Amino acid sequence: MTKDKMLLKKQLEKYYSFIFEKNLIQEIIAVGTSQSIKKGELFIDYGDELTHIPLITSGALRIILQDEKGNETPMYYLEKGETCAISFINCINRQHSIFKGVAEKDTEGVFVPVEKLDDWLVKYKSWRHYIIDSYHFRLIKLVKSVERLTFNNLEDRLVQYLIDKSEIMRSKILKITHLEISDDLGTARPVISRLLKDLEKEGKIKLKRGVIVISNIQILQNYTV
Amino acid sequence: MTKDKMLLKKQLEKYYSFIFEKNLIQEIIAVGTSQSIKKGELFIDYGDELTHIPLITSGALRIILQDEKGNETPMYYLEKGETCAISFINCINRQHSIFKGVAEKDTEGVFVPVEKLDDWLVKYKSWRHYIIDSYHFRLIKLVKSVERLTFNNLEDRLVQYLIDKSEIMRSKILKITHLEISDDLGTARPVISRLLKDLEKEGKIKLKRGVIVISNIQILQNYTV
DNA sequence: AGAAATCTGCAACTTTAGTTACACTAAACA
DNA sequence: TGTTTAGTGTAACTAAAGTTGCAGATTTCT
Repeated sequence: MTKDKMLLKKQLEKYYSFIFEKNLIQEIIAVGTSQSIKKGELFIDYGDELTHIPLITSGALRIILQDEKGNETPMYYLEKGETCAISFINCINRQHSIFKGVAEKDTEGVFVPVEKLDDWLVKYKSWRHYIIDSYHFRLIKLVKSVERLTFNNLEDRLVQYLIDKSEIMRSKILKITHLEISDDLGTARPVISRLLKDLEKEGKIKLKRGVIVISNIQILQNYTV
Repeated sequence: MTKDKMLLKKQLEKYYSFIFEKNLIQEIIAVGTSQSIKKGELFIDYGDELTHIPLITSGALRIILQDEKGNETPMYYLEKGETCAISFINCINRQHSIFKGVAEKDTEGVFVPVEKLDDWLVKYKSWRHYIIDSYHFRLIKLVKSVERLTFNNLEDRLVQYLIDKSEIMRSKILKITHLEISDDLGTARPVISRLLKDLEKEGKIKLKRGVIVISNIQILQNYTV
């Protein structure tokens, strides 16, 4: 076994040995390639051809969508053990990417070529369930987003944004500017500055230039959809 | 073949013969049951046990979600040829329903018991792709919803709501009250009345008591996600 | 160090949406 | 046929969010 494949094996075994059957792991090692993406790097862009699907083994990818006006909407993060459900069908149908993926931290993944995806659905129960679970999980995430957007005001969404970010980064100290936040939430910078200031006055966060420290935010109600 | 099964066969062949293999149709006829729901009737409620998944053959179901505060969010419609993706996993895992389904019109469907769902994934390529496509389709629909909620103002959302309703009902004459609309869009009645009045002044709709006639609404840009 | 770029704070304002209250009218019904 | 009930119109107000413009601070770059 080459050094490359050894690495692959190690990566996979950490998070996917609970998910996939042994034989499937073997197959993935045989055809997969390992790839690592530095923080901030573009992992996939709108219109790119999809020839592989990623199985994330460490780090986090943020998946972003763009509408025809050029507005970008961050949809969700992908973390270890996860894959991009939407890319699955697009990959099989040889379609181009409808989203953009950016590494939120240094990220590693195993890439599986499209040719195998369909075969494995028949061959491996674990693969079948993994793919369907992925879709299911994303569907539920999006349902929650829709609920939040419908019923929560901007302050609540901002708080939720900070919580999500904090969880993904595994840190209460977020290196982020007001402008980045306003872009992500689809609003204007002074609006975010104002709301952040309010949160600071309430003692929930502390603001420094380019940094937000989360000190005392209560988690919003868990949406147990 | 009993009269019941003959009906089932007829129903299925109309919309599913293009989707499913012949053998699968046979199996569905063998284990499925036909059911019809009158307009306005509750098809499934929050917390109901899921033992079957529906394959809609005519009419339309509206799928609604409720958060812990009791707010209801309409998510999407199901029409002929479609199934409820979310219910698939919930059904397999013997979980309870997280949504409510109400017949928007008189609706008919074929119900398939949970036991077969998993087997068929292995056995029938068409079933496999149907289930994954269903998830995919819903995912895309929800992504669009998130985009609209993030970037569109209430008037645009209202217009989109009327268009969607009109398409589902296959009619430009909508029997609906301002209150129903405001509930669906998560806002207050006078707000909707105001916006509808504006649309009427612009000549896009006509208002009568309990009725909205769509006369001249331009379809919003197609979100080609 | 000095200049340029980036980030933040904030005031003043407009627009959009939500709230409250009440009058009026068509439909249901007893 | 009168009396509810449900649906609509609308005014007047409040609240939330978006816009514009600019000052000042911090960082980065040369």
